[in-house]
Amino acid sequence: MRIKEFADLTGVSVRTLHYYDEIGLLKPSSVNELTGYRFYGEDSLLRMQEILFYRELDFSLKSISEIISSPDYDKNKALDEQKKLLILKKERLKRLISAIDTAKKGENIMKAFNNTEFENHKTEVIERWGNTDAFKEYTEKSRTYTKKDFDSASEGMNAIFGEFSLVMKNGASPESSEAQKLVKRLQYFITDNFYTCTKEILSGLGQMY
Amino acid sequence: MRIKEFADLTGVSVRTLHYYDEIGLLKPSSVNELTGYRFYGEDSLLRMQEILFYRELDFSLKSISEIISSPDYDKNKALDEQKKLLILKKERLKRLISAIDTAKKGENIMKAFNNTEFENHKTEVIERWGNTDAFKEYTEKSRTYTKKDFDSASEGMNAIFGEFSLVMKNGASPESSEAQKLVKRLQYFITDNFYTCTKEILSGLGQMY
DNA sequence: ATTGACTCTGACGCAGCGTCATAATATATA
DNA sequence: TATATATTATGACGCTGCGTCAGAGTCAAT
Repeated sequence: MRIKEFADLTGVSVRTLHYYDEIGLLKPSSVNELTGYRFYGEDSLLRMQEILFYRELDFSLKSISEIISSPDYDKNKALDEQKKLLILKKERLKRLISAIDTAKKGENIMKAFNNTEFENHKTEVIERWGNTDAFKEYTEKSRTYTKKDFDSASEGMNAIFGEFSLVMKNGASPESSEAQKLVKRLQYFITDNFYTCTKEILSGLGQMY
Repeated sequence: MRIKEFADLTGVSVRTLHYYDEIGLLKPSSVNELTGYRFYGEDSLLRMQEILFYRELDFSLKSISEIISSPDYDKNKALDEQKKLLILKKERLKRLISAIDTAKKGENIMKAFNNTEFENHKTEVIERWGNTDAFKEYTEKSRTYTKKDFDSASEGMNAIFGEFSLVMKNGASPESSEAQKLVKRLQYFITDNFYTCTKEILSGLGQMY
């Protein structure tokens, strides 16, 4: 199909497709030698779907290019990073919204502005935002560590779950000290490997067993 | 005061002040005729505070200019408008964040299911998971976890582990379909709630059970 | 008089296209 | 078949809010 049909189909502008071709993000399936007309096919459509998906998630076109071009790119980690960024943005917006309320209440502008919490958060956000390079560096580094983490983490999980099932099979109750020990070890393990696991969850587990 | 002192005081760059002068947003109190040096005074400071306030709220510099330049501009209305915008942005971010969760869940599940290699590892207990420092660090990081997440997450963990222990107590083997189901649910749960859980760990779990 | 810290005015660069401008090409109609 | 209309191409400037040079002048201290 020609460019306009493809543009209408995918919901982007012709200019956008020109641009994506220009930066090498999405090249047409073929180009007419004489006229220079671009033709897009099924493959273009699939690639475009992926591009649009990541674009919706506010990935930069450069990042999208990296993600869908290189097969060994860790998409999950990229998504994690992006999610963190989005959460920070969302938190910031929350702050700003309440700041507006504060301002409208007729309070002193300076008061809202000097709010230490607000300031702290701002610097925090700035730190996280100004890190496009840091982000790249991190993803680079994390890629090399992935294998190592994988080995130790899966080994650890295997170990704990294996013991757990052995203990249970031998007739121990969940309240037994054996089971409790294992749950604690699982807590530590989760803490170590899934650090977003909250202390509340852990205490909930502790109460349970 | 001269430009650098003013810049340091207000926390913006010299370039920014040049730019604000250029677009007429914030002109210096006076300019040395001979040298062209800009001088900023108290009035500049006040105006700058207001500028920074609205800038924090994501107003465009053009809007800020209109707001603080024209006295009959309805500031309250502008704030309301901006608040609506920010809320929309926030809602959008929320949707994107959950979209990431969905996407990641899909990928993880696929990864886990696609891993047909069944490898029974000899389980060995590694004591170093019980690292106390890591635990402390983690509790620091997890402070921002919301109450709601806490409730649902700990509840879910409790439910799954409770079922797990019940099944085991009734003499089921770890290879039984009962246990396998639970492990799968745990995978979903972890994927859902501990988003840093890596796909490698999940596939490790999948291998185990 | 020299040094070093500031300051000035351009001017280019960034992302992700929108928006002309100009020219060629494809398709439908009179 | 001539013509009108729709679509295509390339190229270039514009937009936001500055960052980041470059080249040159200024100020205060040694």
